[in-house]
Amino acid sequence: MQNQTIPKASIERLTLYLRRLERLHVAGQKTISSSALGEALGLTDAQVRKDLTYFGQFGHPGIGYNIAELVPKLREILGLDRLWNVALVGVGNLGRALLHYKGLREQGFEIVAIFDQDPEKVGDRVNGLIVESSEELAFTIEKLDIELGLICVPAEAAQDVANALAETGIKGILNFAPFSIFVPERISLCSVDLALELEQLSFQVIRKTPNLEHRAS
Amino acid sequence: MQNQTIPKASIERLTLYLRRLERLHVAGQKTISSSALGEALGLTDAQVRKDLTYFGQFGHPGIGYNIAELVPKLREILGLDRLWNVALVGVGNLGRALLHYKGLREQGFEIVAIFDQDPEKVGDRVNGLIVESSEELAFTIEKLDIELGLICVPAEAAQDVANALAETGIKGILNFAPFSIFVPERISLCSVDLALELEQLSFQVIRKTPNLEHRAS
DNA sequence: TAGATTGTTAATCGATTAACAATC
DNA sequence: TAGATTGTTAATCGATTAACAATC
Repeated sequence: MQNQTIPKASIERLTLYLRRLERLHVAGQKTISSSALGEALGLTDAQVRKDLTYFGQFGHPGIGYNIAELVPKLREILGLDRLWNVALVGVGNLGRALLHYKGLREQGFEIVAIFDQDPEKVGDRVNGLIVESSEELAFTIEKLDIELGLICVPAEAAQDVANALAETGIKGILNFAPFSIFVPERISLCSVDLALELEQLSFQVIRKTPNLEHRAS
Repeated sequence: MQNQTIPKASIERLTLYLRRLERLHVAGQKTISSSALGEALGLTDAQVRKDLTYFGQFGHPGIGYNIAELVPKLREILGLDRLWNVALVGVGNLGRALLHYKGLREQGFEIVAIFDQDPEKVGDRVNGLIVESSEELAFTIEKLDIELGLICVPAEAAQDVANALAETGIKGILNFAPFSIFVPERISLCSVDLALELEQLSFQVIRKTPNLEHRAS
């Protein structure tokens, strides 16, 4: 299709649109206007239409968007019309939580192999999977056709794990470690940073209530 | 100070600067230039300087930034020079993982009360805390001087929990539920959305390798 | 038809980058 | 002094919003 640059923020909103539309679909609603969809998400109608037109013309003037029609289109655009095999590296608290988190599988992301550097953990069974040594990374990733990797190790180890993953055929990495890692151009990278978000929140709270007394460290 | 609007992205980078500087500080480094700091994080020198000058003049021309001097300034700006009492609502897998995650307390965020709607869970002890009924929210939040709340319930319940929190004196909410919630103006809101990030990643992977065969849903 | 709503262009707004005088 | 590096202005780039003809 066209080769405009699509704002990263538009893709994020695509996910929000899809979720909302899926709920409405289940609830039996047939169509929705850009303004109604935007309102549910705190966005403007123009924003919704603009985001969607990066990927095609899905709407019907005078009517709105056909929900049953749009849902599969968005799923396809986002790559959710397929199953992704995922590797998880770092079986600590966060790693375990992700292993138990059902939301991932529901969206088509299945953790099929787990790794840890700690010899104490290797061989343990967690949620039906056996913890493998990090040395097995390349072998298992190829064997199980794994395309995505989750980095759930401490900050100090994150870049090393990224490097190890980069030597395999992995295509995308989601980094949960509070550390800015670098990966080769060909690998996609996203990150989730819990502490960062809490810090954004504390900043916002302070700024909103500047009369809050707080002591110097 | 000045009343320019500070880009949200700048605040996020402030957190990254702080982390990096704290490591360098521990490692004994005394000063750093904007270009060196930027390089470590994949940013330009101009960006680093611009971000910092929203909050003051911290650098020394010809020398760079004094790390020991800048770290406490950033901690103060971000509100990390104090302790925050935090409530966690929803003691599922994700909630439990956050309870065990040491990174939060290290940054000054302490979970001091946990709530769940499920009568089966109320009274359970998790990581030293007793699960309280959601009805206790307002009472406990006031009693323990809690300012921040973490929403770790399923999407369906997220807005209800947000509403309940909004009736207490809570100042900020970090929402982990995959649902766009609304809160009153006076409450700050951030969110962490695991599934959304994975979906961004799958989108990116697909776009980078457009020859990837994938079947329709 | 009248009313609703799209897709798209142009206008606005905001964020990043380049450049450089001032400073150590 | 010469070299390094800041803070800041102006230029560029990118994203959002407003407006409206086209369409159902």
